[in-house]
Amino acid sequence: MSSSAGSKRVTLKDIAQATGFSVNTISRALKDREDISERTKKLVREKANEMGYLTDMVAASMRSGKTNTVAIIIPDIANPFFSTQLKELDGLLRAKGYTSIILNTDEDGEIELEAVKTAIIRKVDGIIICPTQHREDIFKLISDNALPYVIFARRFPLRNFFTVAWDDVQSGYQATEHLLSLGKRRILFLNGPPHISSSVDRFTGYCACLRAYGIPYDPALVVEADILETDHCSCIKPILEAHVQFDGIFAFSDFIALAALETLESLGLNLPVVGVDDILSNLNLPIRLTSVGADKKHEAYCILHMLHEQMVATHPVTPYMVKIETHLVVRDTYKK
DNA sequence: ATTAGGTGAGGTATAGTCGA
DNA sequence: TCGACTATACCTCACCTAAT
Repeated sequence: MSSSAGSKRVTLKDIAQATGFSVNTISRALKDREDISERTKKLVREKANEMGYLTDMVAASMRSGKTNTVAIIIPDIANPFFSTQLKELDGLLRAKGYTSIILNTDEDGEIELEAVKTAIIRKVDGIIICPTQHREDIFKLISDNALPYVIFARRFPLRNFFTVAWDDVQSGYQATEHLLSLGKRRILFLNGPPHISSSVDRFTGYCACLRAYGIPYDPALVVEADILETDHCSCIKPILEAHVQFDGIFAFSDFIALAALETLESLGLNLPVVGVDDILSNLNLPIRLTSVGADKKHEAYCILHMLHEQMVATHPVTPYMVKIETHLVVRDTYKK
């Protein structure tokens, strides 16, 4: 605890001794309470500053039962989609006086369970989570501990949870429609794993769009890509080796789309690629990629609103879902 | 002697109450 | 109106007591 020999953290008691007031008066003065004179408050604040007083949050939360912290649990901190989302959420939380604790799960259900336990034992006031969708028991743990929570980016279609998620049927439809509008008819879909709702939904959107345009669905054109893979797109190679013909790529995420673009480039192929997440609108990078995005500020606001609603509720609130509208952002690298 | 269970102190901030 | 006193929040740890 001591930063140097003999020194000890300054407490209210120390300020009380130094000023001659009681600990109670010091606490009230620093809290800017009305029943303390301005003269006393000023004196106390100056002394506290001079002595280097910092509030003991552990003691304060012991007293109040609140820690003013919110855990944000995400599957991949290295993915710009999540890091930009984090930035929005952290900013809004800070404005409301909360500190974020970031926990990364690496899409691993066991790590996710540990992350939720960590959040609970650290007595966070709420949890914002993009679930791995490997296990639902974490939500029993959260509800058993009466913790406000919001799921984002993914959804559980068969159960009601507090959820804010993109309309991924729409995003899948929009990405596919863009490629069709370029005259493409054999669209390779590099999808995410099937246990993730956004993979299922984007696939639904992809199929719906093909159907709407009278294009037959070919299962050979839908493959699962590794969503944690960052440097190359190994799933394309076997498709090329199997001589499956395709004239455009719809990737589950911008991460996969960028890897696919690089793979195409290394093979000397010029094909249109569309991703989802629109990470480039939040990153100042000299890269062009057409993508499906959404209003991320609005999304973060919805998440915080839903969380806050549960925090202040005196009666149990029924879980509900907010769907975020998506839109196409055209930034083509493709040359006709 | 060992184990299980109970008790109290320590740490710090703050709400409520009361006297000057 | 101001400030002091008291109780309380609650977790951890050390210590004590009772039961086996």
